[in-house]
Amino acid sequence: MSLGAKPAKIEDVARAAGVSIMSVSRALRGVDGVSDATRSRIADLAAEMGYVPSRLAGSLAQATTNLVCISVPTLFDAVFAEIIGGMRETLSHAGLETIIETSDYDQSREAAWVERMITWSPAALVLSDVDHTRETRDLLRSANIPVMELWDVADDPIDMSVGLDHRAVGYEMGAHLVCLGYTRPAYVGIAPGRDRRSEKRMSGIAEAFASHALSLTPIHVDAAPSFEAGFEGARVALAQNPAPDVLCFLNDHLAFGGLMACEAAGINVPQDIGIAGFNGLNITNVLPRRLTTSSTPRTLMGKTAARMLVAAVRGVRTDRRVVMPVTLDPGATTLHRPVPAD
Amino acid sequence: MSLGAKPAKIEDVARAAGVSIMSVSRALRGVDGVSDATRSRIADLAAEMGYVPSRLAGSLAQATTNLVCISVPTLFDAVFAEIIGGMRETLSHAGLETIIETSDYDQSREAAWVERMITWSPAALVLSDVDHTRETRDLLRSANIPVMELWDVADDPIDMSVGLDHRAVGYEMGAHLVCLGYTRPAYVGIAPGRDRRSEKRMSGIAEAFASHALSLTPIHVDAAPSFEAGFEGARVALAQNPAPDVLCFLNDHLAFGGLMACEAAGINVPQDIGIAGFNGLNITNVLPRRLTTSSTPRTLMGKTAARMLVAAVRGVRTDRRVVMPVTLDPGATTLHRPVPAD
DNA sequence: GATATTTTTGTTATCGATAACATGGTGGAA
DNA sequence: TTCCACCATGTTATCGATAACAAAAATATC
Repeated sequence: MSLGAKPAKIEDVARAAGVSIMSVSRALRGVDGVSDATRSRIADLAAEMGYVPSRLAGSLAQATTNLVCISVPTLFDAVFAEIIGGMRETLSHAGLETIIETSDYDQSREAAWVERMITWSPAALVLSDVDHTRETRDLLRSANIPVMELWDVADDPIDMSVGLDHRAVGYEMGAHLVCLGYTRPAYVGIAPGRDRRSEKRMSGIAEAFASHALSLTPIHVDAAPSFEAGFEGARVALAQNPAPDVLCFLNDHLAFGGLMACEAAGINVPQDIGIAGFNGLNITNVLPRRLTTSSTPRTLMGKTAARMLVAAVRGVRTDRRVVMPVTLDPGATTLHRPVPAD
Repeated sequence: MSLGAKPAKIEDVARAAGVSIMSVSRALRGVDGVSDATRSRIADLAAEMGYVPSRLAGSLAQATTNLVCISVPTLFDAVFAEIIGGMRETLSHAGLETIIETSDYDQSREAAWVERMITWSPAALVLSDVDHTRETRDLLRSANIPVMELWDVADDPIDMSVGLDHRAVGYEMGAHLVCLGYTRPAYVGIAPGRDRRSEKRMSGIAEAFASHALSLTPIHVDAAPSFEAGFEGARVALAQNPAPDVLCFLNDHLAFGGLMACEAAGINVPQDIGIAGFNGLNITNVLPRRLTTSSTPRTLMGKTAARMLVAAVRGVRTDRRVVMPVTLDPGATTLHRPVPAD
């Protein structure tokens, strides 16, 4: 196509090739019913003319698109980037295109986005977490397209759900810490209401300690989840009286910030205080001592979800709920406490 | 809309309201030419019927979409997540939807993606970096839609370009290190060919040292840019003979890995060796000593690019090339060397 | 060589909206 | 009252493709 010329439409190609537009449509889509000779002639001509088919028109006629719309809370958290990475590969192999949105943990923003996306007749929709407005749930249920809820597993999924049992993960870590002999745990997270999954894990940890009549001190930093938030939260925690003997963090990033805060305060980890994170992010691989954390299978989760979606798009229904396994990594930022002297 | 019922079309709403479909179209789009009474009656009815307009049809009729397609090398690098974050806000205010792709630093993958995206008649396209295949450039030039090249500034942009002068940034850092008295610099990056921007910065650093007859040792780790790559690269660097007196890293993540490697090896930073990064990522805020680095304005870059795009979409042309400022942060992982004894 | 069958190609209706133009009603100026 | 302007609404053509059906050409069968 020469500069400034109007883009070629299917009709132009048809005329140039001396065939009907249906033949062009069939030839270029690889659909049966065109002789090899005509097909290659049309293909050459189309390439030469710089013909670009309009998906708008095509999708309208076919009443479907190959769009998969994905909403995640944030891209700043490597976790969601990894989940998306895992999904994308599988989806693109299946010829599906991805549209990504960040909701910033805001339900109403997510709801507005879902309404907009529905207007594109997407092949499927992916939401993170399982808390959605009533309207969103109703809209999606009636839209009759595959919907995947990720990261947490819904008790009653809109459609399908792949994720972790955050409460159980928290409980497992809590039980581990109890077992090590910690008695004054604190949890460092961000302002409540934003990250519900963090709260679930916290309640799991609290429950484990509670069953030994020990209570968990919650500490909320009013900031986005970040290294700094962990640093700040740890400082607050260390200033408490009595001081905690173990700090559980919302995730490894905060835990790293916490480690730095301890170092800055001259407090030795794990001798003086224990530190536990969540996720098993790659930063932990370069630390002088391995972080005590729960490793989550982000990429696998993405792949699993994508496979289920592809199947669903093709009309094959698989499981509705999949709970992914999490591995507790004992690490070296916690240790077996001597029997308390009190 | 009740479950299982066919989704309502504009025609159904029109019939229900006893008006023509044009009135419905006008009413719901907020276009002039409908009385307030009819408009609100139609709006209520549409909401009640769960009517969702088809953008496919709408965009086809209008011959444009509100889609902005963005390609970045990776989402694992916080830098691109921040640039996207900066763009997204401005774009969504302007009513533009974003489609994100990760090219994994692969030109041919980017090229294939551009071809696919063009078929959606997007409002604008955003590419990262400035190296594209000849076909991509031609296709985009002739497609006649706003195109933004980000992160690096192109000498001859396809259309518009906002980014850094990576070579100059490298030179500035190199000159700074020369000035501090370092004489045996090494650069730790990843396998060549993947991240061209890193290579530009390296050549800038090399140039600064070369003008004092000093040469830069390149060290390439065959891995994705990550904490581990920096750790590994630093280990390789430390094993060299003679050992470097300053390590420049591809970015702050690698630099952090390098810091950890030095700590693990019992090498004191900055007494025994200097460390310099790039970007000014937030991890540096929690380190015991500030990292010597060049701070880049990622969010601002995204915002700037988005503003230019929005203007272009509306037919207003602004600058073609914008070079964003970078601040050298001297930090505390490098120091003024005593005059060398040799 | 004539008919049955398959393959290739073309025609018409449709997807769900919007643009451009046409029409009918309302109110104010002359 | 009469005409004009303006606002609200409707009609027709169009956007660029695909589905479903119809016809023509090529091949197979007896």
